Amino acid sequence: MAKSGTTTPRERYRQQVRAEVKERAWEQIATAGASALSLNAIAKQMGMSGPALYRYFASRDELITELIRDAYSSLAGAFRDTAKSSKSGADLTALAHALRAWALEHPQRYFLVYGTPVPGYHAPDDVTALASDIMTTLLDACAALPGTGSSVPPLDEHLEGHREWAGDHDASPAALHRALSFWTRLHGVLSLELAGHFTGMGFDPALLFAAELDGLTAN
Amino acid sequence: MAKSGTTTPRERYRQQVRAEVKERAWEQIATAGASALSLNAIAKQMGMSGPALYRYFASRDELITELIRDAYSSLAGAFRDTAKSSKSGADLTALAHALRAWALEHPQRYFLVYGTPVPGYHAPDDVTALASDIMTTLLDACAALPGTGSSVPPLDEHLEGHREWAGDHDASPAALHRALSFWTRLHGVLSLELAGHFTGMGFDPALLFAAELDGLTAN
DNA sequence: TGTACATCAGTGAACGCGCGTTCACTGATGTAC
DNA sequence: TGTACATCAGTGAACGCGCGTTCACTGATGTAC
Repeated sequence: MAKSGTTTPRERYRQQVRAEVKERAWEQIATAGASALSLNAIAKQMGMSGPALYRYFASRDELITELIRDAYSSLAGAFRDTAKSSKSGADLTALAHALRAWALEHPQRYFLVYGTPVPGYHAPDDVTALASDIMTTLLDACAALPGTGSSVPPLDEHLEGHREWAGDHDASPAALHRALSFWTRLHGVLSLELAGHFTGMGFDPALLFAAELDGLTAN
Repeated sequence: MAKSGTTTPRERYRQQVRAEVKERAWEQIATAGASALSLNAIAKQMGMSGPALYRYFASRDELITELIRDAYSSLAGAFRDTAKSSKSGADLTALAHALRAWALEHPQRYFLVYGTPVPGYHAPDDVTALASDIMTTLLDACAALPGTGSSVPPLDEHLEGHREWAGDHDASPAALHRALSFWTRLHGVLSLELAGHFTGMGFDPALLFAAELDGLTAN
């Protein structure tokens, strides 16, 4: 029996069950929305009794937080991987396509991250850290771009004085600006596309996405 | 006693109660999210018993649909009013500011319209008609803009052949493109802003919004 | 290799809760003559 | 202006439901000697 590393069989089984619970949870979210998520329903679907799941998750809220964490984590991972395998080490186009692929593959995760916020909810620290991770990867790519000294709108001056969010990144105001536009514009297209606001309109959202991306890399 | 027009006092009272129910519903959505909306809770809050509300709404679903209708309707109204009171009869900047003002004033309505979709839900016809209304107003403004013959990316050619969504509007492909960009870019900023993804970043979202708007009207 | 003990997965019963919704009924408001 | 009837708002009891969660317990799996 393969007893890999320090991981005991019991622990492996534990992780396996946790993973299956999460899978079912995503299915349930896809079917009826995140608010319909129910531990009892998941348990029934897995052929076990409701209370059994409390061996694996302390509460419904913990499960949801875990799903949010995974969602952020998978996007951050996809971003980091893309940045690493890019030629110059940072490629806005590659990041954009990674973002779109991720969003289309996991619409529920996308909405858990970027969708309607739940009024009372505050993400734990490690999740906001993942969010910073994503921004950092994006900033790296923007900073590596051929400098555009041309754009000096009010926003750039403002960003010069308000760059807390960039951490210790030495990106130029223009790069900061570009990162924000990348984020908001692509999110604008993706969010409307995934929410179905383009259905019945006849055009191909992929082309709109591409056009927006063009506007970001060309300028 | 003012007995205005054909409206009977009873009918007026009816509409008054319906209005109050909706107000409480919006408050509840603001406090705990749309999924927490409960007829019983609203009734209690209004000092009546649960079943009483069934005199005013056939079901919880009907209430929600009504809220969605109102949300669309208020945005469509704001847009139409703005277009009418604009000098040239169509002013992208004015529309943009109307959109932002509306979104900031009623974040819950914004998210009911543009937020995470509920998997099973399909809006009734009159609601989708309001959505078309909004697009038409936007298209009018874009068509009235000084023509830009310069932009001929793949998207514009594609839009030439896929303009079902424009109805019988005679807007140029460039205008169609501009309308879509207006919609997606501003939505991108607003949605992230309202969802709180900018909090803690230090910069002023209004300036980012303004910068995006600039990019739309200048080009 | 075998026995004694500890750990832990899963069960079934039970709790309290709030929900949406139906129903038969009371009482107030409006309408017709 | 007054009486008889119809309309309709609101109540309280009741139904069934599924939820999250706790608890005492059984039985299987792993560990120590």
